Amino acid sequence: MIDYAEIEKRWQDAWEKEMAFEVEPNDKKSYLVTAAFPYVNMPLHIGHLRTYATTDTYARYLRMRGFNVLFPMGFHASGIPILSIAKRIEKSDQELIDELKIFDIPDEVIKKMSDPLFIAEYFTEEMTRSMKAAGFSIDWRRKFVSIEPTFSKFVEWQFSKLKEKGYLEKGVHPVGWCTNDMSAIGQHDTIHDVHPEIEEMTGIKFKDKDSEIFFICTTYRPETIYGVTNLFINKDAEYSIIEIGDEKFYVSTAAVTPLSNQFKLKVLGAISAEELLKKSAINPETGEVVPVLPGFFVKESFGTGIVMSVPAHAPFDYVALEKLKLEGYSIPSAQYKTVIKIQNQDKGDSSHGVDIPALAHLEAITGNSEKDYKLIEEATKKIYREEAHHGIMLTGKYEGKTEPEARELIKTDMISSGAAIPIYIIGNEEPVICRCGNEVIVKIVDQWFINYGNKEWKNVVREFLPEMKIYPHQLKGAFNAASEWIGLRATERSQGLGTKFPYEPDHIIESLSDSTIYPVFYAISHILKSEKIKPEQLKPEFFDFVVLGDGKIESTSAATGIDAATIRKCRDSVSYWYVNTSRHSGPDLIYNHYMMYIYNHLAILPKEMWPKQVVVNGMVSYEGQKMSKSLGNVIPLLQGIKKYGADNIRFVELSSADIGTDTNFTEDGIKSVDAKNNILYELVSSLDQYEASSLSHMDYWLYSKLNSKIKKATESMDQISLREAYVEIYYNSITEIKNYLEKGGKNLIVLKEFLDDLVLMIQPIMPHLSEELWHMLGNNTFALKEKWPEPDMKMINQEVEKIEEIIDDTEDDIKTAISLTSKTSKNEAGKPNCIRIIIAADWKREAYEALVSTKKISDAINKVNGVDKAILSEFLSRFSKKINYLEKENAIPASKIKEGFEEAKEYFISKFGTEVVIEIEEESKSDRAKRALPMKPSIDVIW
RNA sequence: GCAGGGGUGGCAGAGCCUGGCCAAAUGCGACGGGCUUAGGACCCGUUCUCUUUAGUGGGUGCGAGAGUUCAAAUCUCUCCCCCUGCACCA
Repeated sequence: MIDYAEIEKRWQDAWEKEMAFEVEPNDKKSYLVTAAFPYVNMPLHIGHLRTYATTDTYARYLRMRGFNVLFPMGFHASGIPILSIAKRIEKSDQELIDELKIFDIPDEVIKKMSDPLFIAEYFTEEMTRSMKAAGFSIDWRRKFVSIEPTFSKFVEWQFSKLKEKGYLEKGVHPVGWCTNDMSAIGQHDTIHDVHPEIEEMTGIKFKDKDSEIFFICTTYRPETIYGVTNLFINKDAEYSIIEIGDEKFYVSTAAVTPLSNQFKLKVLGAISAEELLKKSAINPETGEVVPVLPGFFVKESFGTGIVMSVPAHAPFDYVALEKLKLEGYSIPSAQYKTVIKIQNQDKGDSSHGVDIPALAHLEAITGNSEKDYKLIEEATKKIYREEAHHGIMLTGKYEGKTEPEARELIKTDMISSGAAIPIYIIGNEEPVICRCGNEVIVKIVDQWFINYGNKEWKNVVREFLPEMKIYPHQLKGAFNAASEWIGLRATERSQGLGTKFPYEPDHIIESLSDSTIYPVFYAISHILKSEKIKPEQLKPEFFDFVVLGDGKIESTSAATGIDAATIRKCRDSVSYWYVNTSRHSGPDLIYNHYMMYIYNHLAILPKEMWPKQVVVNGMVSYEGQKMSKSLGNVIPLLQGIKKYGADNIRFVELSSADIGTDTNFTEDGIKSVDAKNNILYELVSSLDQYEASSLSHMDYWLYSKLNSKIKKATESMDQISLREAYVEIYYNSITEIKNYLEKGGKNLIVLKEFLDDLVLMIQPIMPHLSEELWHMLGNNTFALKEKWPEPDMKMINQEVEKIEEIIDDTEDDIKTAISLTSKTSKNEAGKPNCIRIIIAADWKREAYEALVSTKKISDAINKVNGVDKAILSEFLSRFSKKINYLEKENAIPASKIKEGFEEAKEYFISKFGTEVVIEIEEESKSDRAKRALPMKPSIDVIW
């Protein structure tokens, strides 16, 4: 049994002593490999391992390929979550405390977590320990946390560059808001971590026929304005008259507060629902006068508490009118106005119209029960979907346009003409509650944005994107789509940890915006630390020179008070390291971090520093289930390593799925790797029982396999297809060694070489075991410092591999033959006396090749000399059916094939327990001899 | 809704870009056998279906349907279904 913990400890200590990962510029080519730094609000679990292990494996591989590789790591603490944890700890939030306990965090530590800086520090240390335990080849001297003052200086510089380029803009934006906390609310700030979904609706102004006051109706579907038959209000609600700008509106009293966060408004007075119901209103688009009626479904707190009624296209409106009819109300004469038709694609343009099809079955419904409500909601969804998909406008100025097109056009028209205003609502089904207990509403705030929608900027990105390598390649589409889609991005926040926003001193920089070009900082972070550079010395001139090469070293030194040699060193470090880069993360970062990463690089840095390659790895599930705190299946990384071994976890997570797809972590997977590791371990420790000898067929075969394996694996590693590479390197190798030994292979030289290379090639993924085996094989160097094996193309011998394949196939065939012949009565028991393996005569291969090239039997016959034409024709005619797609085979001489079989003879004898004769067709007396095919010997089982 | 990615054997999951060597890798499961006091682990074999008292053979088959082709899991089109993201959240 392998003692993983012991091996891991020993080699980690050895690497540390050797300072194996602390790298500085030298004359080798550089490679900077970075992974998105983790957010320090929870310990790492085995799911997090995948990204970092992928990065580490790749870094270790590149190192063996001769690059000077830097793999640095930092930690992210900017933003709100840490702050909100601190607040929750202060309030002794039990839910959170239970979560923390999953990770074995002691009570006294939890108590201290009311201090946000303590949280950041604690988890930074915790994660560092975890990563070391996982064996990552990180240069820890460069570690920093995103809230450190020196880093903040870098971020400030980054923002000054964005401002200079004109990419920073001020504007308004709707956010989730708590009127109690007076702050913006995100997912982390709500009870049960609900994300407040902000939806835009259109508030259409219907003027009161008899006054200058407007009814303001909130709707998702402004294009149905042409089908409005009346307005609905809630007859039991209170209404107010408000003033926005110089216009006055009726809205429900419940809507006043939410609206006041979106508009500057004044409350002028109250008005009863009763009073409103006496009124009628003017449709701003058609000029029609419509009545105001009570709608049973109208919620006073939703939107403005007033809706427009479009019974032909809205089931709720339809049912409400039917209800009123029953209750004796006088309802509009034109009860249904169809304004959208469904275009049925299958049947061409047979406009079977919309005689309210989805409404028909709602006839009998009153809307009084829960069940009715559900039914109507269903119908609403159905109609929305149908019409959005196939709807064509029947009327209005956008007649003939599709419904979604018309919706946008009408909305824009009405808003620009002043007939409507955008109104935002929280779109969640259930109210979203802030942790303070208040309901979250929408507020429109004035703030700074980074405008990723800037046309020139986008063009540069669009042009550059094809040059950047993206792994896996399936994500190219997503990257393109994301880069087109990203637009205005809010870039300051009123609370949280991080760098102060330079142009709004009370605010901080939004937490993803501070982490875009930060990998540059790794090049200098350790120098700033060792030279004890103070934050205030890091003036813009410093970064201008060090990062961009702008300015002069003397003036930079004068401006900052940093000595010229240090500045020089920083500059050299940046220009050395920031050329070949590979950036790694999970798929969740494509639409945010990766976009900001790319855009900011292109905006600020010179072209040679632009991203070269990004690698996105899939997620990890546990025993087929999503890992989550609620399922209780989150395994903290440190616990996992202790239990399963770092190498095993690394191997299972990286090799059981392709890079881009999710991987399933299972204990079975661990067990199986452990078993195979033990096989390797035992083989290596018992190598002294073998000795050197001259090369046999199996030796050539194993050499051939080894070298084609190296070639294939190298190609896969270059494409970051870790799974493909390690199936080849690891699983296939073990099978091959078994096969080799079984078939009589026993050559020490060959085995040793095979194992040496195998052990080196598993170094990137299972570094500890690799070092251990490497030493057991008698080597005194570090495996991680060795060269990745190079394939010796001369040793790749397709003939030898083909012969081995023939031998394998023949073994199967013999089995079948024995089982079939043993059914004969006279052979009921026992084993056959003898098995003859008869290899096809050379002329057959010749004839076959001729047929493959001529594709015509008669031509092939003429091409072959010295064989009776009748026999040739009989032989070749069996291929006539497939003549057009015969595969070319290697024309291996019968004598060569025979040699291979001769060597495997012992194996066959032991397998079948009988005499085995190997012969070539011509020399065989068996009447089955003529059945031999070029790549398929004939078999004669003699009983 | 919009955008991106998918649908493969009992399950998981390769293959698809670059059509034929694909009844389709690999792992798990199941079944039979070995080892063992027994279990686990491990080893060997079988695992769509039909045929064959001698193998290298046939059928069906990769979400559904249609097409291109001598040939389609792989290319094209249509449809159905699933997953992910849609922003102030790291």
